[in-house]
Amino acid sequence: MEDISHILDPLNPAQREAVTADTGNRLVLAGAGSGKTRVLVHRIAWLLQVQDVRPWHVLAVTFTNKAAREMKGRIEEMLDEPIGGMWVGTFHGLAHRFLRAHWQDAGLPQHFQILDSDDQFRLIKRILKALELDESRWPPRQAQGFINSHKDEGRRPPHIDAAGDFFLEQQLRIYRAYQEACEKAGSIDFAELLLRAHELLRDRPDILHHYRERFAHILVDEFQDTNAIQYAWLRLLAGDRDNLFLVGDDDQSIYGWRGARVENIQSFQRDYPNTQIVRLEQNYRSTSNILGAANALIANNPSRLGKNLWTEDSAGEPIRRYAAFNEIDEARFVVERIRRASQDEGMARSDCAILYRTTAQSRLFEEALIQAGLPYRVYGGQRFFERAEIKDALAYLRLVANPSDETAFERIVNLPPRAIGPRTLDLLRTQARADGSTLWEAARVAVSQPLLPARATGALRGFLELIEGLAASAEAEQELPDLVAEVLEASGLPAHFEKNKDGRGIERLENLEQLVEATRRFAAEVPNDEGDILGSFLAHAALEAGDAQADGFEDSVQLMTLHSAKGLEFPLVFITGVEEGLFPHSMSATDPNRLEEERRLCYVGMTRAKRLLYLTHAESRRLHGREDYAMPSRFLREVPAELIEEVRGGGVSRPHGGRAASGFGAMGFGARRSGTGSKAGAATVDAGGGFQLGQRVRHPKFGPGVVLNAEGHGSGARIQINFESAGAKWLVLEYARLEPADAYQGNGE
DNA sequence: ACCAGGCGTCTTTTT
DNA sequence: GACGCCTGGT
Repeated sequence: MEDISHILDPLNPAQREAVTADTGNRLVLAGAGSGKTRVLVHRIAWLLQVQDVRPWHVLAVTFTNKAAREMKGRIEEMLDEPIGGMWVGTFHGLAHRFLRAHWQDAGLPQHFQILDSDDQFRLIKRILKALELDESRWPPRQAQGFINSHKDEGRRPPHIDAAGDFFLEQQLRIYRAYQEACEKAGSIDFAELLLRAHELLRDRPDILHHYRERFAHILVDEFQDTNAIQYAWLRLLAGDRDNLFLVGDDDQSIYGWRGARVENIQSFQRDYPNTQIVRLEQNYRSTSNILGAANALIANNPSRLGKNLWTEDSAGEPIRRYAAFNEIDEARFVVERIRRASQDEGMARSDCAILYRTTAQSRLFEEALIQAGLPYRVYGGQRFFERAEIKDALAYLRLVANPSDETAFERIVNLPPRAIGPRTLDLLRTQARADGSTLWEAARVAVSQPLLPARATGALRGFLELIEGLAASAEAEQELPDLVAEVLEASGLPAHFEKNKDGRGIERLENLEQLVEATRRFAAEVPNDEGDILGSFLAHAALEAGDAQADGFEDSVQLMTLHSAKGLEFPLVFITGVEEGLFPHSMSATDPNRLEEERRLCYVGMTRAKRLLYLTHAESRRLHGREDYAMPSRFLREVPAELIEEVRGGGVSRPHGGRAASGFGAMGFGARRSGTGSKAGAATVDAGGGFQLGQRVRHPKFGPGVVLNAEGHGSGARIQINFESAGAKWLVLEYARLEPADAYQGNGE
């Protein structure tokens, strides 16, 4: 045995226990900042270097490609050698690999394509049209959600019992038609990757046996984010080998809305009673004030496994709270604090993070940062392979690779416009449906018969020949970047974008050039083993949508949603828009489970902070074009008052009047601010009719509530009340028999 | 093919 | 308020 001090020395006792555990299932409950990734990386190093496990016997599953890359990098760094043969990747990536290897056994065409969410959405829209369902009654989003959530739970149409329910019957009909269309086109959506791979393993003992032998050690990161089918997969793959090493934190489960099941943690303990649990509760990231605040907040969630994070760190600074006048004031305040930290206190700009609940909030911060001359980087947003022009170009490549790809066909058959209009397409679709053939085949038939006007026939023939010519080029074994350049040029897309005059033309051309660049990088990195490099590249584009924005050289302030902040840490963190309706978001406020998830999201946000945490909220905010008065979030109340210090202006001159005061003037809705002092949040603004915004009232039918908003005047005056039982309602002031209830108590501090 | 204007929507995001 | 999408007109 070689020297193992580099594996064990950096670990605390709990971490060491997890890393050196012998065989048997392990569940590592790893609190925020407790060294979760370190444990995984060191565990793998332990297996390889101490237990003499061969790399190809290890399977490490992560939530994102980025996490996989980082983990791989850290393992290699630690071992000081490449980890050939080890699988480190996502569930989807692994499923994809299974299906490529066993396409025949899985009943797939060899060159099946992956549909991303956007492709899927478009396909569903076409299905709805074909089924003659009205989109306003049957929203494609809803159908997409229906299909995906059932697939995530492992359910195919026969497993779903509509039981005479008209709505379910229709959704099921859409699901079936969609599935049929996918089969015909040889397309697979993300959920289908997992489902197919699961069925393959389930139904083919020989294949399952092979992978069980191969993956003698299975490690899973972010286990709380796995969905039902992924968990089923793990059980199948592990069998009774007791070789699962799962790491997760129920308090950081924030993806329930897309099928993740925190309950998998409990299920795991039930399904594998011999599981040993290791808790990592020492936090190495935050001050004890920050940690205490986060602990107190999350303690409000009734359904949690329970865990108490602690730190040896000092109390540190109190948590700062700022009640902004409005969203503009909030942005100005945050940016001013960052300016001070970076310019006066020598902090790196990249040490400062602005977090928000919704992407729409980023704009004001960006404007304020530009004004202050501070460079910044926004995470998230549209990603490279999701851009429309990139997807257009990829559609050409997809059609070249597989002419049955209906999604690709529909997308580009008339892009750039080549006189193949809706009439022609309708005919092709009808024809294809009647013959059970693909659009491509229908088009071939159509050009050989006098079905269409000569003009349309000619245009269609031109398109078919274009794609066939390119397919021939693709066959002729040329370098991928050259092929892509050729396809692009022949497609006419660059010329089409160039003459587009909405100012985005140049940007699109640049993106197309970057696509060629991306294929060059891809070709250089991927050894052209299988030969089908085009297919590999297309799969890569679908599975890994790429970064939205390249890492700049410049030291910049970090802007992102709370969701994308998971896994990161910053010395200085601002959580903004901490208001009822925004955070927790109004769409999650009614369902207790979703509310708990919002709280976990807040917990995730707070635990990102190492030294200093600001919580800001605005007393008035412009949202969806309306000016709304917002109450401070309940989350603020859930943080012990003694850990919070109220901040005022902070050198920022406060606006006078401002927009909040306007608009209501005619009704006497002038804003009389109470200041940000002791009663922050109790915006005492006359809402007319003798009621004030934020005031508690009682309605004979709806019971108690709080005045949220008011508008209009005279007999048209309406008032919005957030009722405890009935939720937010607009009432006509004249008829609403409202009476004042006990006075609003601010936020309880 | 292209444009104007109406309409509905507006949480989070990876794969 | 902004954006995308659809529709109906030219």
